[in-house]
Amino acid sequence: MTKIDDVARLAGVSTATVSRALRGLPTVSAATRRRVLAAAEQLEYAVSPSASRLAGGRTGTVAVVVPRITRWFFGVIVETVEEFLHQAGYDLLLYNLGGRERIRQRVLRTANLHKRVDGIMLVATPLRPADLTALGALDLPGVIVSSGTGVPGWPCVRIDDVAAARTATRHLLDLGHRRIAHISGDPDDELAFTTHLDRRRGYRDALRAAGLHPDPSLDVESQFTIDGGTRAAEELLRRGDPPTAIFAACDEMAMGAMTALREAGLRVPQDVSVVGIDDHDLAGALGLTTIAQPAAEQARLAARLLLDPLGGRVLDPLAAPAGDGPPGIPVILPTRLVVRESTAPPRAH
Amino acid sequence: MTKIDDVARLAGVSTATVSRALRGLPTVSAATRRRVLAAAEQLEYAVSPSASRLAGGRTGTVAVVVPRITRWFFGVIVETVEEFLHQAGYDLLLYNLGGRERIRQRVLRTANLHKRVDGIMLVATPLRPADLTALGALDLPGVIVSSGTGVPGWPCVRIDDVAAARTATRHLLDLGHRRIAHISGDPDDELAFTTHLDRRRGYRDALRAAGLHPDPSLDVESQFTIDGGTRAAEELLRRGDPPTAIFAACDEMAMGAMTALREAGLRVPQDVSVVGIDDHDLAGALGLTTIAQPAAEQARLAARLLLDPLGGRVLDPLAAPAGDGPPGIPVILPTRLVVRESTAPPRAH
DNA sequence: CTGAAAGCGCTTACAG
DNA sequence: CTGAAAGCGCTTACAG
Repeated sequence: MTKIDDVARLAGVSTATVSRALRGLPTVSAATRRRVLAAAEQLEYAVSPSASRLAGGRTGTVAVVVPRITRWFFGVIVETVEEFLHQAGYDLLLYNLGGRERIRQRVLRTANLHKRVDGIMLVATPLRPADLTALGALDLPGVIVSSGTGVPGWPCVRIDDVAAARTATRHLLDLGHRRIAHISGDPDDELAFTTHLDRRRGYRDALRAAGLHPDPSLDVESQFTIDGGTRAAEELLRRGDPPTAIFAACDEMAMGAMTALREAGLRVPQDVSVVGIDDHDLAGALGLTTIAQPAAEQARLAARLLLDPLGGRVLDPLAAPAGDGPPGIPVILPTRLVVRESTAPPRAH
Repeated sequence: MTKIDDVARLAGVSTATVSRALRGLPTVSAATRRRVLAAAEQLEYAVSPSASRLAGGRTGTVAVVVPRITRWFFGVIVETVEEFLHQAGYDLLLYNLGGRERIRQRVLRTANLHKRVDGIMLVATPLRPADLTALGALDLPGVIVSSGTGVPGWPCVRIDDVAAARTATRHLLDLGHRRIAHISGDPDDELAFTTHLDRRRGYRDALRAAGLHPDPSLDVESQFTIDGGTRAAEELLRRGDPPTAIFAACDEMAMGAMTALREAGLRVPQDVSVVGIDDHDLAGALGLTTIAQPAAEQARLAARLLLDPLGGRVLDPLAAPAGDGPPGIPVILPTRLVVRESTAPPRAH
């Protein structure tokens, strides 16, 4: 493999000049740069990342940490960030936590990310005090997407989960529902994150604002998955006196709940209305009413907030968004209610 | 940050010994190893990846290339491979092609992967002759998942796409269908891969075996997405005299087709039966009959085939599968028909 | 604008 | 089993 010395020799300059020319530093004459570029091309020279990192201290790599890439929201985030990062010349190191607590520790504790990346994107990642200490010790720039815990000095991009849940619940209230169940995340989950707490709060807020008392027997905790939604809905039905409507904390849970309802012989929305949050790819196919959240926009904005301080050569920078506050103050992106066929007024008794 | 010299000093040995002890090389006495490990722990030492790579020539990183991580199959592959790689001590560099032809070139051509990874996993990636040349020049071990083009010397893990399609089609034939449509991939797609060609072949084989002539007007090309399925089904309906059954080349297309059928006022399966391939997460929720393929197993096996030659310290090696042939001969994993509610006999006329 | 030289932090023969 | 020394292939002050 050709190395920088070969290029230097062919171009008739020093390796320092080759290095400068190839990286586009301004302190190189146009003629020299041309010669260097030609030589590099002719030799098909590619810089050695390890050597460049060791000497220069930059890794050109960003770590992206998600709970489960197979969930719709996280898939969209990673896909969008990947494009953005590669356009900006960065590599993407993927960490899929997948509920494996030990791996999560390994990722977040100093050792693994140490000197491995220039920046970190944490998506819906729950942080304990020890994690925060470890991240602080890393002394790297980072960005938070979608709630989870905040890190001092890191910007955060998210939606207003409380408001989204409130809107979903109010939609059901407006249709005339009074027995509205809620399916949400399991606080005992090792990877519990704050999202489900906020969404439960919005649900309760909306009920109270309508003069209703949240009924604990209508509030079921489960996993943020299709299966979790199915099991939660089964549990609800087992309790007897089923609700006339269900607000699930995410679309995947809502879809799982729809399956359970159908298996139980209940029709959606005639017998039970269902609403979720996300606007999942398949929400349309299933006719699911939901609160749409802008996943790709959150990803793009977060990537930009991360790369800007890194001096990333972003090819297609976004216009500065209105809500683009200083680091630490979360940037809140808007959500919107999308009414489909899974919600309707309750049947008259 | 502490470096190897600090550890060497504290342990009272040379840096060479620290390096050996930390990597578990056998040529270190037990007592020395203990002292080194204690010193490293006390100083919270973490090896610098760049320095280690430059000196050692190994990157401890694997590139995983997928067409679109948001598609069910690719999401499962990445999630499974990620766990396997991290357990084995490797980092995962993610490349999501996303239909961006230029990026694909950048990834596959020598420069980018050069000295950046120890191995490559190509998932359903179409390769041109120039790509094959570039991969050959990289001189790295690799593995292919799910068809696409083969690379000389690289093992390949996949299902038998022809057989899977034949089974799906025969299921419809067995139910009594004769007007069976097929929705498949777009050969003009920049990222066209071979999967859809094999699946079409299986479809036609099954029809011919039943004494039927494949009808071009029942064969629609589209994208391997939900949307693609919807558009293809709309096109089918537009042609008049609709089929009594549709075999879609993947579950996402099948789901999209179901949406289009519903919107057109047709019931599944009473008016039109639908079958896909995959056994997508939501196939159950939608009652979709499909040919299940073992995504996670393909991923695990491929990861193992890639890591073994790399000497990866795999913590939980799989038992050697029966079909584990020598590199170059594809390992074919079994599929199975899962009958749900989306298929039924055609209505009597 | 350019070059000589030091240095980034490891690993690897080589010698003992 | 262990160490001294060279070397991996770049980048970065520093000097000119």
